[in-house]
Amino acid sequence: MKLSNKTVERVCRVFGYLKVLEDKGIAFVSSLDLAKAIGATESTVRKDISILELTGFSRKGYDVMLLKKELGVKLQLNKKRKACIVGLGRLGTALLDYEKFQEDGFEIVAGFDASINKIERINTVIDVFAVDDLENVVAQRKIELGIIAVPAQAAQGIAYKLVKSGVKGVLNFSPVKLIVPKNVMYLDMDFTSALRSIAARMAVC
Amino acid sequence: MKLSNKTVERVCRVFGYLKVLEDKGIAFVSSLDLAKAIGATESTVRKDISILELTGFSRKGYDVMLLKKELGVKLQLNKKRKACIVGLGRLGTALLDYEKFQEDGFEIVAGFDASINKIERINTVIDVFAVDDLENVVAQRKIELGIIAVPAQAAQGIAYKLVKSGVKGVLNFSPVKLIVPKNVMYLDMDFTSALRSIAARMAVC
DNA sequence: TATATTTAGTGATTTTTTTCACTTAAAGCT
DNA sequence: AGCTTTAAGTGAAAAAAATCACTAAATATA
Repeated sequence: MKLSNKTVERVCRVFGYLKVLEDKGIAFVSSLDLAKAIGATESTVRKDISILELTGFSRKGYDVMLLKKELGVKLQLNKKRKACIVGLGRLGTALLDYEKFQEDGFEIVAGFDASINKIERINTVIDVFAVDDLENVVAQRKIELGIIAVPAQAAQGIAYKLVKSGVKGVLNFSPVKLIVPKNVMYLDMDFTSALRSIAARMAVC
Repeated sequence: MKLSNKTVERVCRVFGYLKVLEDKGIAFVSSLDLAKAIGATESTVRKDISILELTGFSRKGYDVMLLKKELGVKLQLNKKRKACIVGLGRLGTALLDYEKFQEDGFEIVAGFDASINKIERINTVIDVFAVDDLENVVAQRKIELGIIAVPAQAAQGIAYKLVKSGVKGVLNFSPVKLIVPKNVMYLDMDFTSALRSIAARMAVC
């Protein structure tokens, strides 16, 4: 079972949509419906699911609850994951209390910032620390995921500290590409770059 | 000159890195340096640049200022673009004042929210409006880009209004895939899905 | 029960994207 | 000037991803 990143991303989206369907009480869903919901084609969805060695039912589609459960098992999407946010600027603090993360099994168990003043002013239920404590806290609390929301010039240093302290996944909101070991999963979320590529496509298309 | 989205995304990243280099006063950069900075290989970078019909210099690399200028022209990255943010929750308000956008030629000229109370409480220099005014304001101010930061169930409706009012690009932070006309450029920034795929890859790899 | 219909499953094919490997140009060095 | 080195440019090859087109299974229908 060799999963490409693209397949992983798509089935994660499928998983999210299955949650919605489950809440609505819908029992079966076709590959076409899934495809529309995640912005793919039906054959791609079917192939993705078959790569994961999961199956549906002829003439009925996929059993929503079953597929969700099976995807959850295969990709461990039901496992609770401890995460932390580094950089408590506007974005960082917004993320601290982003309820969707918690709903989704991501437990934000710590926030870090370089400025002590800022830490004192932040109003949240989540424990916040000075960045100097990062390595200790991440190691002690066995935090698996780091969310980087610091300015560009600080990002690589934070990534390094996170990895050193045992983090196995990094979500990077800073606009620079970070270097992390190959066994650490890494994804960029660069707003500026995103807007820029939309604008570029507006210009070109 | 047929540009794939991937090429556009990469050259946008290159553009960002060129800005950094220019600020540092670096005159030339090699494809290898660019590649490292954006997380690609040197041959990919060279191909991307050549697809844009731009060139460098043998044994010297690319002229930082020149390439930045040329990319700016080709992709109209220097053009000021008016944008608005719809949904002024924590994320939306964080985005409202995200200085990086302004630096990058994106002018956030309006914010919208469904809740009148929230609008009154928001502390920003940017004009904020009720969502009912969206179509008028977007059309009047000739806003080209819409940034959607509303809850999932409201997102498609907002996308529709934005497009109807003349927006030509949409950046979507909600966790659902939106349907927009093909001539409208569209990009998803779904945090939950992103975290989920990192977690999934942690499980699988 | 036979037939039609719907939808998943999948090998083959096509398309897209990336990488390789070689050529060429320019600069530096002896 | 001639040789060496460095880095871009590029057609060809390889790899990856997506799509197609068909098969098979299950249900509904006549």
